[in-house]
Amino acid sequence: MQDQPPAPRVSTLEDVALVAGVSRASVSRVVNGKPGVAEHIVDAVNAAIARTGYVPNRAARALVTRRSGTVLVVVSGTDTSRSGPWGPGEVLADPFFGRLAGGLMSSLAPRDVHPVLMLAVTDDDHARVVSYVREGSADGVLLVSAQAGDPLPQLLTDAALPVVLFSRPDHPLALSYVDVNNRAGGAMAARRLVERGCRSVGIITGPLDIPGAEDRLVGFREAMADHGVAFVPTAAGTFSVESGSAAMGELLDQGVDGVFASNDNMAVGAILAAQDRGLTVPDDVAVVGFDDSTSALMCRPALTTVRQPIETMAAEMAGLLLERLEDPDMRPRAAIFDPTLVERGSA
Amino acid sequence: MQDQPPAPRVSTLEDVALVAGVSRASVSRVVNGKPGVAEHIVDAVNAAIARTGYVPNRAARALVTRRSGTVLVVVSGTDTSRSGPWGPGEVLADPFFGRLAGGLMSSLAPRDVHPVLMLAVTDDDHARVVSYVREGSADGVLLVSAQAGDPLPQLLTDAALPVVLFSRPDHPLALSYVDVNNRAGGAMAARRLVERGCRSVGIITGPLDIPGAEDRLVGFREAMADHGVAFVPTAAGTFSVESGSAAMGELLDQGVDGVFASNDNMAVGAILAAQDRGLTVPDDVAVVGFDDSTSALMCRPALTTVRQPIETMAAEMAGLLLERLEDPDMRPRAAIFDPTLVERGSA
DNA sequence: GTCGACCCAGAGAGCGCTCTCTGGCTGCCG
DNA sequence: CGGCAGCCAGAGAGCGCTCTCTGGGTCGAC
Repeated sequence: MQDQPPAPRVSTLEDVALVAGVSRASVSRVVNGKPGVAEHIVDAVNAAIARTGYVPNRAARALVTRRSGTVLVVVSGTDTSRSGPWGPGEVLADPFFGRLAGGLMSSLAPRDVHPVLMLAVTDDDHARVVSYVREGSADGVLLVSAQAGDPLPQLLTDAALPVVLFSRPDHPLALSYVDVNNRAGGAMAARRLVERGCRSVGIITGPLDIPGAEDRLVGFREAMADHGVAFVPTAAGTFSVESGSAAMGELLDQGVDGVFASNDNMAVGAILAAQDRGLTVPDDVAVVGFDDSTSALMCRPALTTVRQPIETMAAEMAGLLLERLEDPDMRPRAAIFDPTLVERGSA
Repeated sequence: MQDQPPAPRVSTLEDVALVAGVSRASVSRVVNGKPGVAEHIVDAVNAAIARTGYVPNRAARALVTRRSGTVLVVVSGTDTSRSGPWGPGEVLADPFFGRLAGGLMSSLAPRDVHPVLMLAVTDDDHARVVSYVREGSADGVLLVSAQAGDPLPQLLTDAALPVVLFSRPDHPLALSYVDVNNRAGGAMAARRLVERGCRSVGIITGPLDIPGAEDRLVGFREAMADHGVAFVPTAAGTFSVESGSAAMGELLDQGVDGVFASNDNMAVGAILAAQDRGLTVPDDVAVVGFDDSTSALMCRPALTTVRQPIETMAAEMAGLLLERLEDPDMRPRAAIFDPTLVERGSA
């Protein structure tokens, strides 16, 4: 019987050390760019690395450094029970999430930190998130929570695990987060609609137990009040396209000629609903969205919308987490970003 | 000066063993559910685990088992240089990717395998992907390549690393992949348009150096030929909404009354372009898409489209990779799925 | 010329786990 | 009642790395 070919064992520090004729420690120093190594040793080691095709083993490194070099990106609170024909991927399919993930990746990648993705819906999932960090598989958590009353932020801070949130938690917690100035955004939408000459404006809100959705409503209302409008017709949505259409129906019945939808998905739904009734956007009814997601360009007229600088916010999220990992005593910090109005055709 | 509080060291196997009054080996056996452990020991260990709040350290386990329990999900060939206002996140924002990621996650999660996400554009990125697996950070690669001539599949097979592709590689390679029967899909679209009574149908293709795009064209053409139509007006797109609009313009100039767009994004673009010209869809011109992504519902009329069972395909991808990890000698396999026609309003 | 200070390479321990191997015990057969 | 097989717990090595600690060598100062 023929022998198995010798296992194609990848080379280790030891191998490199042997080839270079130096000690393991020296190779380690060179690999990690530590100072205080004589030049001829550095050269010898680099040559040996090239010859052996050495790649450091991350598990071994992680074992001793207690750093995995990865972070958990958790999307929490997706109620799969009401997920549509596209299944649990629906959250991920949300253009909003795409921008976020992109921003995260481009600020994580250069620092050689890798994101692992996790969806957290059930209590089991929540436990899994905590375990994953506790077992050292990830150094911290970047959490985007699409749900009110999400227990995860609390769970994570209780376990003293490093975490940064996208958007303000629904009750005060000692953790860092990034958010957009939602009230300012709501006010921008109001101003736009008023300046356009709309006489009767309404708002399609998101789920009001989500702080951001609430803030957009408040900002919008206050700005309308400043313009002398005391009452604003309101219809509640769930941030989905269909809910936007439904809410728009209600508002249209009340005779509005301008609508602020609290996100782009609902704005798209609103436009479709208006057009289904034979109305023209923006002449019969103007629509302003929120987010500036890719869906803003997928409808006619294209959406006028309050843009969140999501990529920048995502980068800041990553930055806050990485900073916290460097300095465990860092005090939690909130980073609030200003929205801008992107003018397209819908209002 | 006051002492630091003792480091809140998480408990290890050793600690559990001490508490349970057994050896490390026994604890390990219990934790991993190995058979042949006396019941009273199992109980003692479980009690000790509960008391100590023990969580196994993954790095240590990975070091000896040479299995990381994670896989790399690589999206390759995103040309960031031509990325739009939404930056590199644009790929991720593609609804198509959302469905894929969702499918992957839901079949990986129950097997306790975690996906880490990576974008690969430059040569550096490609090297990074290979390194990541070679350094043991991931056990294999799930690759979705949005680009023709992507070197990554070749690179990965050359390095004998486990990899599964989404969609057939552009030249034969010894690796497993999943794909949809693109020709059958193209034929479905053709049949639909013909049965609707369209007299002059055209096609908006994707980049033809991508095998799938080519196949959709071929299948479409052949089916049209079967119906006695020898010539099909063609306009090339890039799978983006805008390219769909542009291509639709060309086709409309040639007087088509039915169009097959090779993906949903372009179909949406096509509908918008038609409507911009004052045409009604589907009466003046019918449009069939491909994918059945979430964007199919974001336009009016909603898209009639050739649906890919992406979630199923993603699950199969994961399955093929996991199987390969179990059995290194597994022969590469292709899994081809049948598309279905989803009838909505646009054709 | 001698001693101390300093610098840098190597030796070696140990991170937390798995797994093989050893050895004690039980039980059954002769 | 002795011996052998079988079973199961424990001992211990070792996965590949980092990092402290040691010690040899060099140089400057007295």
